[in-house]
Amino acid sequence: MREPTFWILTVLASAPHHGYGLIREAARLSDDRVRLQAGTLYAALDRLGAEGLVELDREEIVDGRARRYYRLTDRGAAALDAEAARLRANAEAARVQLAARKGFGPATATMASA
Amino acid sequence: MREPTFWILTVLASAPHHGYGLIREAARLSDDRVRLQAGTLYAALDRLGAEGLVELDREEIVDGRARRYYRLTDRGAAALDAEAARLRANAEAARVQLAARKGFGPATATMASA
DNA sequence: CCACATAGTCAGATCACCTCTATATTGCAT
DNA sequence: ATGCAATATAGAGGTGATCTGACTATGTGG
Repeated sequence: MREPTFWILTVLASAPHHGYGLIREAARLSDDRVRLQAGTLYAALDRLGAEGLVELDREEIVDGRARRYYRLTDRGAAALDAEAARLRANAEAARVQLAARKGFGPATATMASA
Repeated sequence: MREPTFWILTVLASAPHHGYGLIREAARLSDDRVRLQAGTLYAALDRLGAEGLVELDREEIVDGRARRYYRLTDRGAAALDAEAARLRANAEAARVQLAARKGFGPATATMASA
């Protein structure tokens, strides 16, 4: 799963959102590091809908414009949970490998050869 | 950074490896979850070399065949470190959001699945 | 011959990015 | 009041980066 997709699921995990709100919420949750593009978002929502990870929650009409709210399905929540576990595992693997790198750390020159 | 790229840097973080050894080591480190494809690997090594994140360590001739060893540069280590931090942050954001989802449910609190 | 080890190439698929079209409201300048 | 930009909202289309799968090679060993 690529990052924009991950953030869409992450935002929807707590509550349904419509497209534009989703973009703003992703930026907020990520401390402005993530800027979802509209093209990315709607294509991803279509794809995730086809995969059964998100679904249409409801439609509202605000100021004469439709707002289409999407929600995370149970399968979507499970997929996000699995993805988060994978991210943790990957980050941990990188940490261990970087710790084994020579030239790092204090004067303890014990180079562990795996 | 996509996952295959991440694993190439992660494997190289502890010690130089040649292409084929890198494929096996990525599989081992990831508990066989990651299977680097040759096409992915060599294209990524070229790209990472051009970006200055990995470089040629040495060449060995074993059984009449060349082994080309690659190593992680300091910039590569920094990039991997930053990437790992991002993975941790993303995983944490997903965890918090998923907890909020469950928290809005019934009063009978169920433990999160691992 | 087939499998393993090893390095590499190439076409095709996926998915994100950027840019564009649309529509409605609001605010500001002319 | 008219027009123009900005904000809010949904979506399409082309381009580009990067991964995947299938392939070419070559040498050793069963």
